[in-house]
Amino acid sequence: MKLTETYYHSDDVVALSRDLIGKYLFTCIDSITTGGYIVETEAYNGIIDKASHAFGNRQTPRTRTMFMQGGVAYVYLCYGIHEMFNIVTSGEGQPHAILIRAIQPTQGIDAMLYRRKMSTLKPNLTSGPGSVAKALGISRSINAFSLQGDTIWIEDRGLDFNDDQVAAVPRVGVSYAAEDALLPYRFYVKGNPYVSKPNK
DNA sequence: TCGTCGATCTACT
DNA sequence: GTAGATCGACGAG
Repeated sequence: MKLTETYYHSDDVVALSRDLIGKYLFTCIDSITTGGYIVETEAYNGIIDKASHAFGNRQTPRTRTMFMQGGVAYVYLCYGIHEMFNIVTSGEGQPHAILIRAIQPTQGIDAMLYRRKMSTLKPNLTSGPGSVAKALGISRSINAFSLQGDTIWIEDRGLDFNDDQVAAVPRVGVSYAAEDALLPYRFYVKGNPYVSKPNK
């Protein structure tokens, strides 16, 4: 059920982003397992993508994780407040990454509510990349962790969405990326309440 | 060493 | 609808 190492080695990060819709993401943090299935992703297409931190083959202590062999987690802090979870793909030296923007929770909902300091289940529990990381207990301490380990991993449980149910649209929050911001690198399940707000 | 600003979310008017 | 939170990474000097 757990996705294999080779699954992440594909060079086609956009196709992988599409394929990850409907896959199950789990974390086991503080011996609590939480997770759900992915309903929204965004692809970051390596050094030619202006929206990527690694654009122009920029290698720094932070982006080094993205240059690793596919199949590890890339976690980083944004706006000084929010941590975001990405999946690194492709081979070593190819900084491809997929941002998980939203999941539909299926396991450990109580723990997620507690982490988000919410009392009732609302769609915004895991809607948006910052919220997903928070709810799953993801922090920078698991940066570069392998997705084959027991802390964070992805499973295929046979859930599948056909092309009519999945939309491909331009990305959000990357307007500084000029023409690359227009590329249809964002995928989501149409009508799913956990998909983050803009163009629902 | 310093100044700028971000792959966002929430609260408040 | 809009502003504020809040800090580390990055690039310029």
